[in-house]
Amino acid sequence: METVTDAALADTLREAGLKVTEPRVAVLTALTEIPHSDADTIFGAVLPSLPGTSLQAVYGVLAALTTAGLLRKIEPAGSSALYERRIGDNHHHIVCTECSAVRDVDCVVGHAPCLTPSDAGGFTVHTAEVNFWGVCPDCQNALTQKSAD
Amino acid sequence: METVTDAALADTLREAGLKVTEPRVAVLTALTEIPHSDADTIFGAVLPSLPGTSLQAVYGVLAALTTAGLLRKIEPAGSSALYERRIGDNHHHIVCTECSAVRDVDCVVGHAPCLTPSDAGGFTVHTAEVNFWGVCPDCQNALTQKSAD
DNA sequence: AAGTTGTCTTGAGTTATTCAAAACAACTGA
DNA sequence: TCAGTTGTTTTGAATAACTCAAGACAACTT
Repeated sequence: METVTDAALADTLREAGLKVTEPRVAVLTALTEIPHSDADTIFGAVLPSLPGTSLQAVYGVLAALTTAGLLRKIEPAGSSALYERRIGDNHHHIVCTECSAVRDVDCVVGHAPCLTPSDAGGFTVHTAEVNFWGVCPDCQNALTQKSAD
Repeated sequence: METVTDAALADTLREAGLKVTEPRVAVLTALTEIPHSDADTIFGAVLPSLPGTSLQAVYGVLAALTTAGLLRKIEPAGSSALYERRIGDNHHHIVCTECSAVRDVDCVVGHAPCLTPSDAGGFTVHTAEVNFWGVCPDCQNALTQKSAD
């Protein structure tokens, strides 16, 4: 079934007008399995199947796929750039302040007005980005444990 | 009047439980004049009055003041960290995608619900951060000019 | 099957930021 | 007012994430 997936990914690449190469398919596969990964993590995930690859190649692939609109790049404060395949639905993210884990948060519909600034100071607004910061379940447990000592 | 301001800043530092030093006053002064500045810009602004200072000192001061709650650190995607003195009012920012200029945007009141994620996936949410991306008036003019050629 | 175009590999370089140790200065109490 | 203590700054070096450039190579076109 890996072949099936690969073929689907190849189509995705072709549809975007990109050449289908092993590194690109491998990066897409890795990001399907582990979303919100940074370049180094993806490199690690890709290395076993592509022994000759380099971190720079991963950076290049990520840049190409992001430009083509196949990936979304997110850059939470304090983290390196993360990438995800989920695109086109303008969802948001919540980041754990303890362990930097990232989780998708569906866009709250019906509240679009709040994402229009009251006074944009003459700026033409293109996009609104919302990031939530909090503590993930695992870290909540860990913290509770610690305070119980 | 510089003295008056310096005295006020000194009080601000003391109230926060920090020692009053020239670098700290100078950094606060610089950030009063040029908000949304990065460490290097602040270093440049501070250097004339503090010839012996270093960029690392500025980093140290910024970290201390941020920890003490006297500064807010913002890290827009693609920029280095910026600092501002306006704190405690949870306002947002709009960043120009052309020139990276940053402008304050007052928090849109009366729409708090939209900043509560629909499903936080078990996360405890502390803060919601909103960033707007757009084109500043200057760059709008520049772009219009260019397209008119 | 060959050519062209775009991609990957290899290697080096840049920028923002952090770390560590010693020199130094600000507040405390005498 | 002065010495002591504690915290800050200076100096120097190191790190991490990312970018740039040139040649080797592979994917799609005809």
